[in-house]
Amino acid sequence: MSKPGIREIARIANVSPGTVDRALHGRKGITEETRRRILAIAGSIGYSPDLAARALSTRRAPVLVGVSIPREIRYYFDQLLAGIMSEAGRFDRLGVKVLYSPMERLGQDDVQKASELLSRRVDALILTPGDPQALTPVIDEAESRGVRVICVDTDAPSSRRSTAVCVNPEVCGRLAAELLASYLPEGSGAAVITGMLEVEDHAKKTAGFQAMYVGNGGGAVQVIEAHEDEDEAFQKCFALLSRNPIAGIYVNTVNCLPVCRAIGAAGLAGKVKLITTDLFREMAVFFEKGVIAASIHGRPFAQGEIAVRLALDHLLNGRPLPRESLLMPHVVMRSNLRHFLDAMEPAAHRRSAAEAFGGRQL
Amino acid sequence: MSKPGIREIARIANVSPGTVDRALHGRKGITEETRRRILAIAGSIGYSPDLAARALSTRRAPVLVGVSIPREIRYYFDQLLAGIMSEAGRFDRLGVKVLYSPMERLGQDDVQKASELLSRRVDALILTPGDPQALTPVIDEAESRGVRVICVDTDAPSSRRSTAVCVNPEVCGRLAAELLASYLPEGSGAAVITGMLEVEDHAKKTAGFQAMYVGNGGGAVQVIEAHEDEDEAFQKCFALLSRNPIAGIYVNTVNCLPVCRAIGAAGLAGKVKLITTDLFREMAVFFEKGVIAASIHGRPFAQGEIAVRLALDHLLNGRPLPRESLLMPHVVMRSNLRHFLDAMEPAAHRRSAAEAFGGRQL
DNA sequence: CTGAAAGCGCTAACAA
DNA sequence: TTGTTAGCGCTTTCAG
Repeated sequence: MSKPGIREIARIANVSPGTVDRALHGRKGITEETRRRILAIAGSIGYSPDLAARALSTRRAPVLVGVSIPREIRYYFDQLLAGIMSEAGRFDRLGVKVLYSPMERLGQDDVQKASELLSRRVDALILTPGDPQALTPVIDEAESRGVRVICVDTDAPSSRRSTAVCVNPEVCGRLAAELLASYLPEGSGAAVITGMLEVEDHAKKTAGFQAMYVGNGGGAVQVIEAHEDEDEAFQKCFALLSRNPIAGIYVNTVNCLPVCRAIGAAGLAGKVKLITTDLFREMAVFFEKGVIAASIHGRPFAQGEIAVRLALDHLLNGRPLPRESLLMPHVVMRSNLRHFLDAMEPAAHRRSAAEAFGGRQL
Repeated sequence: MSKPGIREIARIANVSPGTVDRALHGRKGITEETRRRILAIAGSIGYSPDLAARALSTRRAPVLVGVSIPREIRYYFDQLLAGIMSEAGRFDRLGVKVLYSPMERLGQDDVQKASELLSRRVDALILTPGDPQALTPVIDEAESRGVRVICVDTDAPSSRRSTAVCVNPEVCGRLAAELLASYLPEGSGAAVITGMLEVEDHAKKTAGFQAMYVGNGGGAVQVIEAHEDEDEAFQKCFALLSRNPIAGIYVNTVNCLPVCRAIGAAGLAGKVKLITTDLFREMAVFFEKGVIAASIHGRPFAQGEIAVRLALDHLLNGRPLPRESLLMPHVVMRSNLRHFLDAMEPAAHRRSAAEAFGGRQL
């Protein structure tokens, strides 16, 4: 009682396998009527093609997934890449190959890298549009050639990209606000330190924070743009703390270390509550000191997995792509810090690939 | 310039494809010398097998994954099942089939259901051992027949099950404690309402809570076993609140509604901070009223996905199974409540399967 | 418009 | 010990 194949359909329809193939694939050279008949039979017996056989027969080039993401910041994009590779690796039996063409840092060379991958005839393109404006023509060009573009980590919403996989920025901001409010007396003043409000992600996180913070009985919220610059963040933060009665700070971006230092320099460690974003090793000590109360973690590994998963579900199984896929951030606190740090250990430190895999399951 | 195959090696070595096959797979019936020669050639030309062709040739029977999980509590196990089906569905083109044989509720009939699936010759068995003692012989029997057993949601640690996929219970307890402490003045008394301390999951969550709560400056912690009974939980909780200065409660199990009611009945809504476990629709109103401050969510959908993923990675790709896979719980607060509720909508309410899929990505 | 037949690269059963 | 051969399920070319 094996899975029905194309021959079985042919037998029932009393036609040849070739005709069934034509019907199934909408090829020309077949009557509309026989096509319908064959499709009906195929549907009714629950036919589904054997992909291995198809791959063998068409000796079709392997499914190529182009990946163009930054190399820096390592701790973050390493995890994104690991998620991509982990998921892609599950399908290498099916001929799925990844072409990895990283750029040095976000927004740098991305047009060139994407075009290059495109010319290498990839079937799907996973990328982090650091400069959405510049990249939009390339994305649109790719889509018009039938190459599905999946934005990951950051979106290019006005392009024709098929889908985007990001952490839900509004929820990040709201969670930060709700957590912060839980630490502070009602009406406490707070500050958001962000990168640039022109960046959609930064703006949404900030807006989410503001909405939730005041809604939760918090006081005034000051917003500071630090442009991802360490010195600027330190200066502005230190100045802020010496002028204003700030009880809590939410750092929107990865640029939290200077803020930690500024809090320390102002002698407010543990006094001012700090909520940060993502996680890297240097932050651990500030958790232990009680400077960082919690961090809203963007789950880059999961983002990578999901991006590949969506691409392959579409390419291999014909599933439609959602417009976007927003994932829930994790909350990192002292309780679970160790687990997040462990999960970003390089795989080499683990006893086996399986363990590396298992260990990633956050 | 196509990829060299087994015939190419045969041509170079001046032997037949059959011999190359024997050499490559360490089969018997070949001289050690010719084997070495062939392996050398294979290595030097960078041979790698065409897996599609191999799969086609070896025509394995469909991969059967047996699933035996409870039907009740619906909200929870529906999501677990949805995760299982979603992940399995991605592989049905590869001949993966799920045999679903649910029991009415946890620990009921599980031996019978598991044995039944075993006799249906499944390749892997995913189950929730509600009664680990009773199930251990069946699990061991399965494993000795080469059927990989994957415990999900709850473990049978003294059996020979291949792996277990659970939420990390200790982290659940610790997170609850840390969150609770953030709401309360130092030294506040707290209570844990659990099911039965003989259940490993309940014990570990309780222990995690206690360790973290006192470590975080909390006061005394009272532990109450409510045996998953609504009335018992209400009575005990109400009595507790009237006798003791309790500032926060952590409910370890799904049995939180009577606790919410008891808090209300004691006139302490919003005054006593409550941390719960998981999420179902009836809880939403208590979030909105401020009775529930947060809930530690066990991510049943993700657990189901991961269980299937591990099984198939092992079965199809030969990846080793980790001893266990503990996942990080999510923290549900007012900030993100809506997203969790949306994700548990039945798929029928959504516009398309893709959206249902995308929407699950928490 | 439809049928027949030749592979795709590999495995496995049977011959030599 | 080694060679030969017949498929696995599908696509594709060439006849009819």
